[in-house]
Amino acid sequence: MGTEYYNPRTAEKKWQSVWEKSAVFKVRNDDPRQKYYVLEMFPYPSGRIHMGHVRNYTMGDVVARFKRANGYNVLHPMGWDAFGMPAENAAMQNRVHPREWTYRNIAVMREQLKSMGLSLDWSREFATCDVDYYYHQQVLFLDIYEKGLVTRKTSKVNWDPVDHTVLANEQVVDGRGWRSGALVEQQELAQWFFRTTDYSEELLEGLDCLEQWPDKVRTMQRNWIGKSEGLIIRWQLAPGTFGKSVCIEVYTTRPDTIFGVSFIAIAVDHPLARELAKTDSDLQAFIDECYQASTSTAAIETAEKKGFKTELDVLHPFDNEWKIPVYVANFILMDYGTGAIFGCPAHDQRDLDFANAYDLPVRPVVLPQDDQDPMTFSVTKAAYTENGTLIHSRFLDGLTPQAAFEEVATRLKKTMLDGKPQAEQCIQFRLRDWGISRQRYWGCPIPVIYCDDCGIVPVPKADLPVILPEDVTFDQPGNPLDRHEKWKRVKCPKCSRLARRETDTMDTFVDSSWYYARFTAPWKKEPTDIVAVDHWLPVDQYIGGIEHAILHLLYSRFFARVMKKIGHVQVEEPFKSLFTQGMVVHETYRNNQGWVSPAEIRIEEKDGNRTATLCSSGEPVEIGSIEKMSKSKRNVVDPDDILASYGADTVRWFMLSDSPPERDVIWSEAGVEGVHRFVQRIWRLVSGAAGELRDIMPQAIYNGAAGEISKAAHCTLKAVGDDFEKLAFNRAVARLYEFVNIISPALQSAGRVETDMKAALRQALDFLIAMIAPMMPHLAEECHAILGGKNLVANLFWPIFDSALIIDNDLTIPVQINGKKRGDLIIARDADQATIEKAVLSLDFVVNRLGNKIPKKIIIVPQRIVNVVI
RNA sequence: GCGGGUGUGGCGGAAUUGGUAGACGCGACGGACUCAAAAUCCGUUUCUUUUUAGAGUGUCGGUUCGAGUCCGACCACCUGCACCA
Repeated sequence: MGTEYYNPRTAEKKWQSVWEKSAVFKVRNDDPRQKYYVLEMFPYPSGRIHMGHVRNYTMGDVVARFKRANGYNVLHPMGWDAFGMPAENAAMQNRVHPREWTYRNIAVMREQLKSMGLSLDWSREFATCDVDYYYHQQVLFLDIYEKGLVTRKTSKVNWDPVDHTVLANEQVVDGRGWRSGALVEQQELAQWFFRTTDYSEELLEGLDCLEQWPDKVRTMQRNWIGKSEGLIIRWQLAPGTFGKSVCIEVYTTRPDTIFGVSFIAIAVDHPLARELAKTDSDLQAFIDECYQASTSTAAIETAEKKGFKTELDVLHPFDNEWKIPVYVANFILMDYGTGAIFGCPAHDQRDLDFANAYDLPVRPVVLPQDDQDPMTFSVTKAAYTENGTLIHSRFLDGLTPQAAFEEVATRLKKTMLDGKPQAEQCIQFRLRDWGISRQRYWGCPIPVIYCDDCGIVPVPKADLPVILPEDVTFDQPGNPLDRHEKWKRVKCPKCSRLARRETDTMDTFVDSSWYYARFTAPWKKEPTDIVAVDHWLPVDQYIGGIEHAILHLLYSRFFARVMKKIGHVQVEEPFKSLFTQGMVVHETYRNNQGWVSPAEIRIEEKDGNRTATLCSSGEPVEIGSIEKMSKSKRNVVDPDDILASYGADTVRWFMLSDSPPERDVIWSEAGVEGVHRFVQRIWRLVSGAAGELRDIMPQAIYNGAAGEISKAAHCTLKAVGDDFEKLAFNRAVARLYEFVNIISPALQSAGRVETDMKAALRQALDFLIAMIAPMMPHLAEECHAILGGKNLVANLFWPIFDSALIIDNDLTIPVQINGKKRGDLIIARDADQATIEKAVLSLDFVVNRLGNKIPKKIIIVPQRIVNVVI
């Protein structure tokens, strides 16, 4: 008999060091085998790995090991997304340098990942805060700058006046800075931008080719890019109302509703509004008020539509007698379209709200298709935005909105205003240029110098890298680089006079926009090795959380295109296949003192009622809802604890079983124990039979009881392989449970069975080991070894499936009567329709049901099903 | 408000894509082993009815010999965007 208890602690350590010593997972770029690149989104080194990492990296590892077993040369690297705010926050709170904090976290997390037994090529590891990595990023920046795809412009930002920094929208809570609690101000600030908008159309069209991306992600990106087609219409100012401007340009997607217009509204930061405010203090006061209110998202959601009526009127493009008032309004965005709209309240909800607030006319011009009377149709509270027929619109009457759109466009393109056509066709995008300037220390310095005489001067490549200074302090708010006078002071590369460095660093999304390319040749003295990058990209399988559906994935797609343009990569789409995995969630517990950690409680179950009590005092604890693991709810389970008590294979198997990978998985103590029992069960079965099967030649048997074992082995092998291809890990797991249930009785009596059965069992075990290996690699090695297997499972090929085994001469097919299953029919596989019909009609249960009636119809789907209709 | 998705036993979920609904796991219950417990092994476990049988995949309707799967309307929950003209 074999060893009773499998000890993952010793076995896993052992195999991890064997793999490392024999360098099985090291990849060569010049390996002749077909390439396969598996990548999981690299982690931020926050301190310790969490269950989300465990799930993500387990899935990627299954794919990597499975592809490797199928003969691919697999690139499966790991690195660290290591720049960012938390390091600086730690520096402020704990007086530790961000660099030290970050590298210490990396060291801890690297060991944690290693204890999971991941098949990674650690020789390619890097962190984005390594000088070597951000040096190459600065090179890329300069190349992109040279191509004119980086610009400097002013934009409105959320400014925290206490911390002296720009805040991202997510960092503004109820109009206040999330750290300082200070009221956030809107400020105009000069910032660096990547010109993502140059690629709006390409980024949109590229989505159509990404067939192996989830539709959800593609839709989200499509909406984010937000293409719309419309018309820019120029409205002439009524004569004498204002000196300088002649007209107001308005962007609209509904020019068909032009006769429903009742006002023009312009943004508070529209040039015309500013001009007017110079001589109108009431307007200036209104603008100031809007500026203060418009920061927080909560405020925007509930904000009333407010407007300020100016002295101006415009003339209707089709009627010189028709004057329309101009408002400055708080809901108009300056950076979309032209920063001005014409309001048609009857057919736009937002315009209707505004019109109702300021008593403006509501004139319906599109009649719903069901035959309403044009004279009685009116709009009061709900704008009508559907299709219909035009009314009250002079020459447009009777047209569809689409035809009216064309008619208005054609006419206005011909009339001229101030030397230009009065309208032009226009395509708008929601996508904005990507602002990358951050007033932070812990990021990649932007390699630019400001000279009073020469202006903006990029740092010459020979002077790169611009290295972050070490001697910085975090005892005051703001950017330490900005007050580091020695580092800031620099000679102008052009005129050698005293100049100053850019003190902003790049958004950390830049770091993660090209790391996948760097992994293909991290040793290279240039950002990429064009041969290596062309060989490996695109990433064949990218795996990560849905939270990156827009920003990271869009920036990476943009960056690939830009890098292609500057000659660093050859692909436009970096990720061929994308998989977004679900979260790890856990029950929550609380008592009158607040949230309680799962480690502090005991759960009992009786007659379907689960109750929780505190371990320490026995006091009852309320069982709450299932939530994403978070520190605040105290429902976090530390992977370290689980790895220590159950081992990596148990955790990995748990992560893959039950829940489909794209959905959330519920972590439960009972579930882990169940998985661990299965690990032990496999070990008991294999080690128990090992003595009998060690010297047996594995072989498929085609008949008898041993034939059943062989059949199950080959069917399972095929199914599990197909499941892995589709990343349907939960199904693979279920099939393996089933398979083990089938072979376990024979295995338990392996000492007493015939030679044929032994040969079949031995092959079944070899298959089992191959199939569990991607998911539970340590257990697989241990089982392989005890069976006397040579080599490492990590180096073995996926077994070959024999289709001859699965074809039976006799089939069992279900027989339905009126669509409800009533029994089975066993019949030859190749039986023809007439034979089947005859056999069915002589079945007892069919005869009984029929009585003396004659069936109306008999549906026979060969090898599938029979349905007798009475 | 707009977009996307999901809905199947006590629970997580299967279902060859229109063909045996509930695989597999968790939990529960029963039995064997044990002085006993744990572990292990063997059963039972959608609901109603004692059985026969019937009902059943969020609700209502439709197509079909046959619907969890397709079509229409609705309900609930999750999620993304949100004054985008």
